[in-house]
Amino acid sequence: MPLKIYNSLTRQKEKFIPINPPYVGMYVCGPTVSGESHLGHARPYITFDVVLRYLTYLGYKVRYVRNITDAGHFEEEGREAEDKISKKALLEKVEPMELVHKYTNLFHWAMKQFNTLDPNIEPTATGHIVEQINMIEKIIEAGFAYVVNGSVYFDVKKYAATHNYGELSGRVLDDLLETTRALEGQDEKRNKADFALWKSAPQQHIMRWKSPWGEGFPGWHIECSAMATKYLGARFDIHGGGMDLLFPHHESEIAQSFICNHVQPAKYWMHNNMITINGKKMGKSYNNVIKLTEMFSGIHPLLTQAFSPMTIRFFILQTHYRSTLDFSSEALVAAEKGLKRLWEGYENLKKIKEENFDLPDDNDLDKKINSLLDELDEFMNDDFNTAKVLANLFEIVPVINSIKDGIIEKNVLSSKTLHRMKDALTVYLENILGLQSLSQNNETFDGVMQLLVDIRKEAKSKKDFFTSDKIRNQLAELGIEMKDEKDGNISWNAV
RNA sequence: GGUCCUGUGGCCGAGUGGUUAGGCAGAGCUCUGCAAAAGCUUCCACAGCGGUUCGAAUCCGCUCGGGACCUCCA
Repeated sequence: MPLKIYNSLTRQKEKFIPINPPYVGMYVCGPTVSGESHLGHARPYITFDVVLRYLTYLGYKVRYVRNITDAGHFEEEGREAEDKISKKALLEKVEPMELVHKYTNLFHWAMKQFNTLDPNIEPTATGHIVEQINMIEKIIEAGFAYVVNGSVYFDVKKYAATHNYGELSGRVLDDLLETTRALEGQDEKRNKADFALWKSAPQQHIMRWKSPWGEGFPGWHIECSAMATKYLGARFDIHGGGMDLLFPHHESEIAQSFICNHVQPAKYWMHNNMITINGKKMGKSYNNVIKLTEMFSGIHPLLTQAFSPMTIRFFILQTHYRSTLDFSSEALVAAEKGLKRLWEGYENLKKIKEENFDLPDDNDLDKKINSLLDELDEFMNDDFNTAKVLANLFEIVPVINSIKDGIIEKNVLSSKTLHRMKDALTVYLENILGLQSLSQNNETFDGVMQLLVDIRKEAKSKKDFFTSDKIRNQLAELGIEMKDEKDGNISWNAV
């Protein structure tokens, strides 16, 4: 079964056929670095990280572009036009660019914690003002934008007369003309549904650039169109982002690009669903965000403990990316325990020696494992169903543990299958799902622990349980778990 | 108000019309110096009502509930 991707544009799963195989261009809307990233932001970047990893696994050469929005947007309707970033900067008494730099670094740090791969290109909005202006000029020339008082607006009604405005989001223009609420500058627009391509900057506005229409700053949606076109071409393979960007952001991107490049910019539009908290979308406007730094530290009223980045990554991958995912501390605890179990199984598997080279791989156990492994690609090919992949991996864990503990005889499983199992788990857990061990150790620490293991072994062999228990109990207080294995060895892990 | 999505066991969640999803939690057993872990077994389910069908969590209708977007938003 070939890879199928749910395309938001056609509202169905479609076979993935790149425009220029083996090359794949993927654009994902990146963060606005006017504040700290929260749990909800983690989802698209982890989701599309897995998309990137899987496409790479399939042999595609992916150019992954993810922007940094460092030029402001409007903050709230009804207020004076304010650049989000310069506004916050005033409050914090720093330069806008200082703020941008700070939150960009913080974002990069968080992405590193999540073990996401870097985009090939990470363009900034402020670094592409020229491209955005050029694009706006093209739209004006084509007659689909008009200038009013130094601002430029896209003429949605005119566009809709000859193009399908709303094809992505399912909006109907007539409805939009009625329901769009009053934004600043509304009286400048010909129609309510029109959106700004360029905004004239009020005097107090710090972030401003010269343009043919006077000093100002780029509008809501033009940056993504300009940068995607520059680095991926007029038409590229995948455009991703959160579902909340579907309208008006992505719909408007399509309109802009259509006028400039005369094609639908992306072949496949992918949208991840939201993370909810008590059933409500996590977002600034709901005042219910948990920042990533708070997740990692556990310092937040809704958190019972700290959660590692890998726990969060695993938590997100346990759900299909198009479903909402409901956050709770309890669910995170469950995810943490699950990941620990899965990873220990994986570590145990690596230690099992391949011995039965002559054994055929057609007994029941071999068949069961091979079929579980066969399904992994099928699940991923079915619109990246990581939840099912994880379920299968969990089904393999008891088999691994049983072999390790001698419950399943070692001479039952063929070397061929065992080898395949090791390869597949490494590829899937590490390369595709991008998971890592919860515990991070170093050589010195490992050496010290080995010493304690040796001392405890000696004590046990002398039936000096006082000493052996002391070692185990005191380590437990430090968060290190020591376990006696069935084969007489002692294992440990630090959480 | 408009458009769309959704309702699965104590919790999180996957589900292509007929088979145990999976994880966490609970119960029992085995193993064990003790413990933990592990293994085995097990309890708990498809919002409600009706329809289609030999058969529905899965399709259709209605009712009730939840959510997203329509405004910057992952």
